[in-house]
Amino acid sequence: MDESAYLASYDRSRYVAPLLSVDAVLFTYHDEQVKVLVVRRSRHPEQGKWALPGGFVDEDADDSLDDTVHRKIVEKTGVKAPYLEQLRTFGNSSRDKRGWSVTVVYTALIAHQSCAPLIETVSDAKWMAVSELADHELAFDHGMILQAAIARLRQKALYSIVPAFTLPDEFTLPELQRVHEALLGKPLEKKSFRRRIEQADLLIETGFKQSVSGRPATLYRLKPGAGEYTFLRNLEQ
Amino acid sequence: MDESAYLASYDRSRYVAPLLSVDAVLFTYHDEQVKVLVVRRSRHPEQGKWALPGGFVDEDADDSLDDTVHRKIVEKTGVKAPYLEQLRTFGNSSRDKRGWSVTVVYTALIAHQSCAPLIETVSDAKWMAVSELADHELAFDHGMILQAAIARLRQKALYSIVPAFTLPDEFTLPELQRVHEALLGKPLEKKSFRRRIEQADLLIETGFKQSVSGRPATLYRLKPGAGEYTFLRNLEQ
DNA sequence: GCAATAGTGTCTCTCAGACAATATTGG
DNA sequence: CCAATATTGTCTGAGAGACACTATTGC
Repeated sequence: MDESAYLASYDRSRYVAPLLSVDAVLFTYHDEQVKVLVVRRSRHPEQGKWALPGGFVDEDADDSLDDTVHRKIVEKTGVKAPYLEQLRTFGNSSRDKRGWSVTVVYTALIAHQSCAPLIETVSDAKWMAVSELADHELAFDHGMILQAAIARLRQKALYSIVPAFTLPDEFTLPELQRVHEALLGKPLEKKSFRRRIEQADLLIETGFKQSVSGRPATLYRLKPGAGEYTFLRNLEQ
Repeated sequence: MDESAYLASYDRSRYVAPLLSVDAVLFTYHDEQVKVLVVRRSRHPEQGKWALPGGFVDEDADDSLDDTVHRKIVEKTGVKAPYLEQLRTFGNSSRDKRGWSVTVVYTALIAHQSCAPLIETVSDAKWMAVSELADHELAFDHGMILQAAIARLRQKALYSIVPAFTLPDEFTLPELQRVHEALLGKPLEKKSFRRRIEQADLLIETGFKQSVSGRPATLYRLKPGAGEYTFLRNLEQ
């Protein structure tokens, strides 16, 4: 049999594959806190519990897994996340009561303001502060997945400015430093923080902005590709 | 309907999910070269082409995706790989002619000697030098996946001693340096290389060993957990 | 001027790069 | 002793940590 004959006779529905889903850990920064989007499950299993937003591949709508997760995030927030990266895939026989299941998990970052309009009007989605996660039990193994996502983002705070994607397009250096500090759970040296970003030439200056009080801070915008840059030397852990 | 009634009525075979497979990029070091294990496909599709070792989850044999990939590597090499880490999951509608497909890809490292007995006797698996990969077309998108795996391992050579898992249990520092140099494609400073490993206290000294000629090099063994250690500062790229 | 916040100057310390020097083996 | 390889000494420079200092705003 040649390949075209094989393909013509191939019937995918004959094979029972593990359940495959895609989930997103969507982070933002608001009110001095790093937060994560959780949605209430409207269906079985784990009905009523809070869970990570996610779902199944739609073979007609999605050309790739990235498409699937982008689509799911837009469904919940109304906008496309400016930073998206695969975290890891979790697959085993016990994580879903329906049987062997696999979920491809992404980390996404978004500015709070850009999705506030939609999130605030719905009751089945909300931002949960990372610091209060321990108080809530999530569906499936999503609590553990969330911990893995936080650990990875925390690492990125040490050697990149990826956390900037949790802020609006235009942001100040003190704001960015506060995001990093919230992730790392400790204060950072202002001078070191600014110096390395300045030397790496990752930002474009724009205008000005008043804080609540004191000297106004310079507003910056990320240069294209700034999210891919990694510093040669980490901040101290 | 409560959850147990839902689960009792749930029939997984009603849902057609994307094809799900697991693939491994298994690296080793031999004859001054970093090499990758490729296997010849015995079946359609892409019959006869070289591909990454991999396969499907066996829901009875495997409790997790890690189990699946471990099992597949043992099938091909006869032994369990001492280092295994998820690389990334690739999923889209075009990578497999059978339709929407997803593959969870792992990077694994193993000593050449530990699997030589089996590999050398079979004709459907062989080590391919990373440097000659451009000359061979691989099945599916495995060529691109391989490039991603190499890029990641190359990065790890800059901030970890993970490449040590391509060597036998006992190895010398000059040997390890040669692995890193092969990955990075350039010579490294002997002193810097040794100093950082010594300071991080990652190795245990054992006995001695003769090289082809000259002063014999000290043999070391990895301390438990040495693969997870990351240096704060990268080697220069 | 004062409080509050943004931003700078500058010293120290760690650690990678460079490369010369020394050590240990087999012939 | 010589060739070959392993291992160490040590100087330089980049860049993070520490912390004091200056700048700019609203009141």
